[in-house]
Amino acid sequence: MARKTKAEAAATRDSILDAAERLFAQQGVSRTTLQHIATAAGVTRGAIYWHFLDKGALFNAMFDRAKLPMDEAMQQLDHERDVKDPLQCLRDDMMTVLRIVVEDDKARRVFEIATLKTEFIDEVDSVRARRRESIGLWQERMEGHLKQAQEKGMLRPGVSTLAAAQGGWIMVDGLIRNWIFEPTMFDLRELGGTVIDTYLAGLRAS
Amino acid sequence: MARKTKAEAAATRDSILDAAERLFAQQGVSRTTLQHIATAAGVTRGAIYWHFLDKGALFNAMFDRAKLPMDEAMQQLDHERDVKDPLQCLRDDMMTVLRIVVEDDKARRVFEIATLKTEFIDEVDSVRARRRESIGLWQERMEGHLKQAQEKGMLRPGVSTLAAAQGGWIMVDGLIRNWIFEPTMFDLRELGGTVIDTYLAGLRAS
DNA sequence: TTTTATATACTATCACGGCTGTATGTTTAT
DNA sequence: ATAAACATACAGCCGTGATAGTATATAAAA
Repeated sequence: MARKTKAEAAATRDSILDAAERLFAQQGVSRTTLQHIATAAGVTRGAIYWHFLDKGALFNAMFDRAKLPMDEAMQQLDHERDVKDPLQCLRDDMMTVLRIVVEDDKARRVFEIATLKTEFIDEVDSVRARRRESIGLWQERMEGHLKQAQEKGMLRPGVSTLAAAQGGWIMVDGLIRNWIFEPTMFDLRELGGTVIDTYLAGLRAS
Repeated sequence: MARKTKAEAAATRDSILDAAERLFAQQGVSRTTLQHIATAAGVTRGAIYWHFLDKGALFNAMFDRAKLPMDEAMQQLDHERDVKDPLQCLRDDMMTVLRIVVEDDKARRVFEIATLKTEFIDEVDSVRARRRESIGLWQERMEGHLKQAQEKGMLRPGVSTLAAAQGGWIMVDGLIRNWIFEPTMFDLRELGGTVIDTYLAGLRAS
């Protein structure tokens, strides 16, 4: 096994990421060693060190790879958005995330790793920064919809769009995290739908 | 340094737990070694092995010690509960948790360790079991209030008390977790109050 | 009450495996 | 021929657990 074609090399790189994804989800990030990953991927540690600087770089590459489907789904939503009902847009956004987590195995596993199998420590700021950024984008998105709703007088008077957006994010985050922690506890899309609806009902002008 | 009085021994045990708590919160559970804890506590690893079977036992002991204030606050609430307004009871319960997390440093730090600095892996089932149990108790509590409210016709028709209780837990959990992740992002009690209120408003009969 | 014995509360030391990083070898696409 | 894409081999440290050693609080015996 020596030099391979570029496509083959990319394939081993992907298989390394796949193995890491599975093992991280199974036994946590800190307890999975590069040796485990290499064995599971059918290569040696040398291959990993060739493709990635170290374990941290591998970890980040895994997230980069998983970011795409979520971004695509969001762009998709932006195109077909309904100008009539911003609150419906908000609901669609939130439900889309839940749907992706349920349907896309890869996305779910990476989300699981990020929320349950990783220790958020100060020095490894990459995960925190990534999460911070993602939260910020989400809240801006949601607040945009809420502001439109407010302009149309759809919200109860006195509602802060910022607080409402933060609350919305907190619900989505809590839903996903609790469902991933114990998937048998409830159906994510079903409970998510009702919870989100009652929250929106509380925001709506009567 | 040899045999000490019982009080002194208990003091060193506590100092070990204190050091572990700080270090776990700072650098995560898996990255803090028993040597770190021992040094921070001013003892040797032998002392730790004397008081605890291993790192896992130390970890669990830390949670046992932190469980008390939360339990006490809940019993306190049970005594002074208002039979008039079950939804107000529900709100009080939720806000009490938020208050404790904000005010009690120890409780917050342990919560932080449990949500951000620990890898939930299958083999170490103690954390998962603990969390499962706590969630179950909380949801029963909340559903009890909701059922009372439903009997009094305070809820919108068609509301499932189970789903509403699960949603309530998800909000509290999401609030705490997101605030601990970034305490400067929002004021926990303030945002928590408004978010909980809008959720309850969505539940209430109009 | 004093002495003795023993369990307690540790410290000090050692052996061991596992993981990381690096350096070097090897094969083959281009 | 050269460099890509790995495999193999090596050095070194770090963390764990186990053992042995040590001093003293405490209880029992005198």
